[in-house]
Amino acid sequence: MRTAEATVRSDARDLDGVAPEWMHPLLRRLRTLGDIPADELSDLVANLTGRMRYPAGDQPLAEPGRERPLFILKGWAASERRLPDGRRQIMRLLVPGDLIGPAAGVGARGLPIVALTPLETVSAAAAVEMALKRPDGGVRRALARSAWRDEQLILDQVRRTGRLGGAERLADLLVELRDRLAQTGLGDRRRFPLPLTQEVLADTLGLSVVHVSRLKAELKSEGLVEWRGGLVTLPDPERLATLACRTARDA
Amino acid sequence: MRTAEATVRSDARDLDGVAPEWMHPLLRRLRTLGDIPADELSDLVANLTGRMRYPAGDQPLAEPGRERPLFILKGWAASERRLPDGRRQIMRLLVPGDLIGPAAGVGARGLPIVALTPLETVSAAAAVEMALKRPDGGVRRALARSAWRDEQLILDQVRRTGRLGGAERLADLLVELRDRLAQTGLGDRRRFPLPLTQEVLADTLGLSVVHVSRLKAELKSEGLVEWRGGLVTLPDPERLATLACRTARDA
DNA sequence: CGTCTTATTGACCATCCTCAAGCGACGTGG
DNA sequence: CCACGTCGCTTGAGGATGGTCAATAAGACG
Repeated sequence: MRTAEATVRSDARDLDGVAPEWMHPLLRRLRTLGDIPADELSDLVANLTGRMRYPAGDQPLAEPGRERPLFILKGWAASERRLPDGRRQIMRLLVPGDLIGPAAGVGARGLPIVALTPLETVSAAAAVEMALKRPDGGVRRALARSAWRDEQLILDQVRRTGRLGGAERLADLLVELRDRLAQTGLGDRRRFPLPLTQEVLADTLGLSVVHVSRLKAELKSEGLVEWRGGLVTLPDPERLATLACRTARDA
Repeated sequence: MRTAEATVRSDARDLDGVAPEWMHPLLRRLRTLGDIPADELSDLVANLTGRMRYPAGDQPLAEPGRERPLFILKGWAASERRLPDGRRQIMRLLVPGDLIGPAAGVGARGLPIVALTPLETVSAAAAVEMALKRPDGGVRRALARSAWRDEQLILDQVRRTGRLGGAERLADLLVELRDRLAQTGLGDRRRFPLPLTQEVLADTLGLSVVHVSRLKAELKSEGLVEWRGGLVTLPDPERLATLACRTARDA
């Protein structure tokens, strides 16, 4: 036990030192998902190519090269669907480390993807290839778990919009985002960045912008969140998770 | 062209005569999805075994043999999720021809499945095996398309609960169910069976029972649906599809 | 320092929920 | 056969939640 743990931690340190900094959130996320052995991981690091940048508002997957899967390195995106009258429903928010495109899970393929902030991506082709070549490898495991998690996220979204009230919805989304960002090292149990406008939050939660503003004020006044300048703090994760109708262990 | 069409139709007639009646909805659905060649189809017919019955309220996939995928032959089911306080959100309604269990799409695996009416199922193991053995066969194609459709259905569910109002939600669900049932031959463009209580509809749409009752009355009074004894008629599919914020071709 | 976007606030209205009562179909037991 | 539940559906009344509109404030950015 002690040796295994020590090995993993040393791998982690090594790679964080060796891999360029722009890979860190992605690598951290993949390791969290798949327990990828060191040789596979360095293989992946060597083959991560095809970096791209998109300005906010762009649609990375509406391009000619649409068929190729991408990892998000930096920035936020969303997969959305529009009604004829202009209303928008965001199916899923996409954060660094998330996979979008053909190989991805529900809600991140087959729908328009839009960059919510300036976005940096890298081709996921290398990872998909590795998964095919080694059906029992760590990368394969990571991608499979990623797809599984994507499904859960969509089901969570149905739960939110279908059966939760406004404050519950917002609380639930905050808890979800905290968890997802913590997996990439971009946040921890109590703090994370949230560079989204309230219009985006509203279209995710199925509420109006005005109401989201009021709900935010409500949560703040109850001491459940602090919200200064794109950075969210959760002073009492347990209480927030309870409000979101989650089980205690989601805190 | 003419020969191909004639061949398909003759296959269909043959199998409807040869296959036992309980297979018809399932076979019709699989053929709709995958254009399965005659030899593959008769192969499948010969290997469809493991029929089971469940009373309404039972949880077919909460059993010890939980891992095995099933086709629904007859009756309706739902995959649901419950909140700590007892509220229920139905993620997806399951109709004859649908696949549930490990090989199935989003919303029909990893969640409790409950029989909404008396349910008849058959093991889907034979079909899954055939899909593995013939990666370019019709059964494989049918299962892949089925999984794709399942994803779309969950995304539709997010759209419904997130961005549609009450009447729109109900109209949208009716149009969806009509389409799905038409694929099994259990209904056509204007009529289909709907053996669900309004509580089930409410938990699917994210509304209260009382409100569903009122919405139903509203649609009836506008001449958009008739609703007698578990049988729904849509006198004006186009207008209903428009109300549901769907494109014209969904009518 | 203007201009544009985003966030907040108030007032009013629509939607939807809850509670409660009543009704009808159906099944069960006397 | 009828009395009596139970279950599902409907209806009314009143209240909570959330939406719309409009005005204002607060940032962001050139």
